[in-house]
Amino acid sequence: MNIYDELKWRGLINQVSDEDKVREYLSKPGATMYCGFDPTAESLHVGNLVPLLCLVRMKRAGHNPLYLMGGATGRIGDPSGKDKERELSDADLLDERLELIKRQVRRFVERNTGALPDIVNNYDWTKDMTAIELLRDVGKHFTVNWMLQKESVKGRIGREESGISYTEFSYMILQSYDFYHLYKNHDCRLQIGGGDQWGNITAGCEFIRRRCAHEGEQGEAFALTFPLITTASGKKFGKSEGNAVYLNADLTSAYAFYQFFINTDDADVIKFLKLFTFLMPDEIAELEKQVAEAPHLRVAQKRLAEEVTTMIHGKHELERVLAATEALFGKGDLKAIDTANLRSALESAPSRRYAPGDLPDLPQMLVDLDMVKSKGQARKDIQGGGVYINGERLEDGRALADSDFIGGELLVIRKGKKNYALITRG
RNA sequence: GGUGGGGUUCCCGAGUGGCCAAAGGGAACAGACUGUAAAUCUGUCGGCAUACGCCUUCGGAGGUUCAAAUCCUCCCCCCACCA
Repeated sequence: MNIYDELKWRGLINQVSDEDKVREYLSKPGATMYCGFDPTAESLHVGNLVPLLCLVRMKRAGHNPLYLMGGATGRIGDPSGKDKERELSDADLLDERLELIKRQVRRFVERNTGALPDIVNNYDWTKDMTAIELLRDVGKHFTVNWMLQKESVKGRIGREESGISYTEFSYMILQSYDFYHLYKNHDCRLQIGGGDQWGNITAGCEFIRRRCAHEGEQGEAFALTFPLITTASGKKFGKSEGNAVYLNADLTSAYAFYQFFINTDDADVIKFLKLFTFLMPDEIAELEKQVAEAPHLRVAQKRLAEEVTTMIHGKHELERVLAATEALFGKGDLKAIDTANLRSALESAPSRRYAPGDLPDLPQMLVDLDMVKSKGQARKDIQGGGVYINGERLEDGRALADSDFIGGELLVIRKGKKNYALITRG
């Protein structure tokens, strides 16, 4: 199957500038394409998985994907998909984030393709450009009238109380220049990105065409965007309890990461398998059948969680996560598990150690563990029967006793159905 | 620079002197039901306190008043139109 058609089957294609030409471009190995990642946080999150994975899929199909780090564009702020002007982050912070993301991309790509990624940074070719050069050589090819037609700009112009700064307005010009640069230097003819990037990407295609014409050649480049991933209930994909799910294990533990995927709604799981795994049609069809026939076994959710966790954290981590999951959600009695196992099972859950004489009351523990935002809320949750100790619901008003500590040292706290934490005494 | 409209609790959005920790909705969290699903129903939803209650909040700083998110002064920020 042509990689283009595979992407289409996976539901990864939202818009394409020219379907036939892109399919043609991707039909022989060795094509070059890129996708940009701006360092807006210190880690990529599951939402970035779609473009990242797409580049990996390209590599696996024999192409040459380029991973563009937005060292320059990250300094500007992309108006796409935002309804407010962004705060500018300071340069050191951006550089730091960029390094972290670079490392992350390198590890991810190496794990899933066996080869190191080609990473480029747009700061390298923009930092020495003068304002005059930018205005003469790039800006001249854009009419403001045309730029104003872009969704990302229109959305902000129409906003009553936010507007758009000249800086963010210029974002698409920088991004267009990137595309042109890669076109010239890497023979890169395709840019991919999220659905909100359509305007920016096509601006790049336009720019390449015009600039090349200006230089007396004929230039052509293509755009391809992914759909915005939403859940069946219409929410944006990628948040778990209000927090973004990051690919960095320090920010989102492997355990939490796995849990995020295993909790996928039945209505979404097949779609997600297509989007986030390398599984092929026949295998997915089989899983689809199992969801229909025995939804309670949640085979598809398990497979999804396993595949994606392995992809990001590796096989070894997955084993540990599975062990933890079995200990917490399996049938066994928590108290029967030995403390060493319990400890490793909960390794990635929030935890806290207190000196024996220094044990606070339970509401305070919940606050310390970040499970609730205030002691008042903690008390309400306890009153409402939402807190469990070692798997048993805590009666309101009951204080902790020595016998609650497994092996004299461990206390497993659960809030709600599935939020675990570990207290160690000693 | 001018004119007009704005800045309210996580978000949207009411509130124009006391009855306001502030309507309503959304999000979120918890409970029941389940399959670590969805839908539904219930409760909570500024902080502290078992509780009486205390404290902090309505862009910022002052002021009027027994009493201010609401009135006055100055300042900051945003938007629209005009220049």
